[in-house]
Amino acid sequence: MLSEQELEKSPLFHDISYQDYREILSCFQAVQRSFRADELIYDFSSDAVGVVERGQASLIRIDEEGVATVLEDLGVGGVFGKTLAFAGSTGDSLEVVCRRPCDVVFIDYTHILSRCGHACQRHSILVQNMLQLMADKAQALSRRVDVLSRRSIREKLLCYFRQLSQQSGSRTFTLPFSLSTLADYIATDRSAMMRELKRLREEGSVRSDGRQFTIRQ
Amino acid sequence: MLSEQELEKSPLFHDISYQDYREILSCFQAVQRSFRADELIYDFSSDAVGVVERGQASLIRIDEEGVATVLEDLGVGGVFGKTLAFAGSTGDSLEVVCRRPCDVVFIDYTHILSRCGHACQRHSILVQNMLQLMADKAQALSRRVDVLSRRSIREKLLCYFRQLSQQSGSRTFTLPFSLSTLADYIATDRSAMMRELKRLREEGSVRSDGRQFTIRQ
DNA sequence: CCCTTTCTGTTGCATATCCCACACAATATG
DNA sequence: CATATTGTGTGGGATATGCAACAGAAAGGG
Repeated sequence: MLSEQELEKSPLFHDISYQDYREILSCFQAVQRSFRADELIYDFSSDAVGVVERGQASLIRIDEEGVATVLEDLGVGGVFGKTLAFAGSTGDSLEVVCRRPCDVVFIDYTHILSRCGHACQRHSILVQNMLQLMADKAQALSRRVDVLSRRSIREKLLCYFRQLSQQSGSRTFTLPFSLSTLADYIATDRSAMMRELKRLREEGSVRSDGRQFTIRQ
Repeated sequence: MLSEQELEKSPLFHDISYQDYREILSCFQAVQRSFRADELIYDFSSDAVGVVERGQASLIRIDEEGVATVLEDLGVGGVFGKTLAFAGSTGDSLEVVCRRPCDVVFIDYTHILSRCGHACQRHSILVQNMLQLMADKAQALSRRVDVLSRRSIREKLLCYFRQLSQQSGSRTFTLPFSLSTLADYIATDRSAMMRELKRLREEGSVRSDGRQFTIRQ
């Protein structure tokens, strides 16, 4: 259960009064839980939809050989769930894992999509907030596809850097994760990526200091 | 403007009466248009959101060198728009192009997200439908990321085939596009993909006749 | 504080992938 | 019907990428 101060920062319950928030939790059988780092948050076995209210989590895929790949980075407002994305068509398993201490709300998706008789005003705002979160999610996934659809490591890096630059509104920006994770994010070998990064630095296309990067133009 | 029969098949106006549908069009300043094959539907210059009501379209990216890549396949219920996905951070341009004759509804996104005083009942259902469409879109994008994040052509192909198999509910399925486009879809060289496909056939992992494929297991 | 773990940076080598080029089939177009 | 366009299938050669391995830096944990 959130405090009144925390509620104001909540992406899912944005513009909903504390009174309504409490009623929604019970009416929708919503559950709120906190997680510590590295804890398993969700294993795609239930139909529930989860929303990250605080902290940071990752959606990872583990294939038959045990190789893990980060599919999504879930910050505040991040949404996940079997019915929303990554149905997990293949034999490999999916998990949402806590990175930094998290608060997560779980709601049954059918509750959101079914038109209920009572509580309709609250319901409608909740759906609207949910729509906003899904739009953000689609944005994030699109950016990922944009990067991954490039045909070389070099193009992938430049595309991703341009995205970060655009988001920060500056030619200089900070990577949201380590270089090792970056290699994973753009789905390539780490050493090959380092080699390409070196080339970009030598050419002067990119300057970097730790996780801080600056691109030319 | 849709006929009453067509309205029933509409994903965006699902469960909305013909009377309400007409009022929504005027109240939201929604515009409906038809397109012929190869016509340009949207160029990401306006803030409008488009929904494919009938037909088929593609969202393509054209980079500085003029190379086109299909980023999304938009069937009935497909949603696109600057604010929803593919903001187009980089220097290359984005377009939605008609594949098969299309009907498309355009609505200003701010109209959907702003809580209006009047027409609230209609509005609420429309938002709910929109949420469903966005969830479907996120699903599709996730599947794409799942494929693209594989590290070899072989794994990409198998992952995609398993998805199609799952969707069709059978080990046999039909590709939704040509092999050339498939190479584009999984972001690899066509000849390299053909070579890998040959290997898969020789091993017996895959059987194919034209665009019809069958996978083992 | 030491010790463990993760991250960074680099290299040699094998090969998967790309690029170019060609021939033929299938399909559209007038 | 002739002709253009697109799709399929294949190959040789160049190279970008992956793999394995190592060493030092940085960060975390008791």
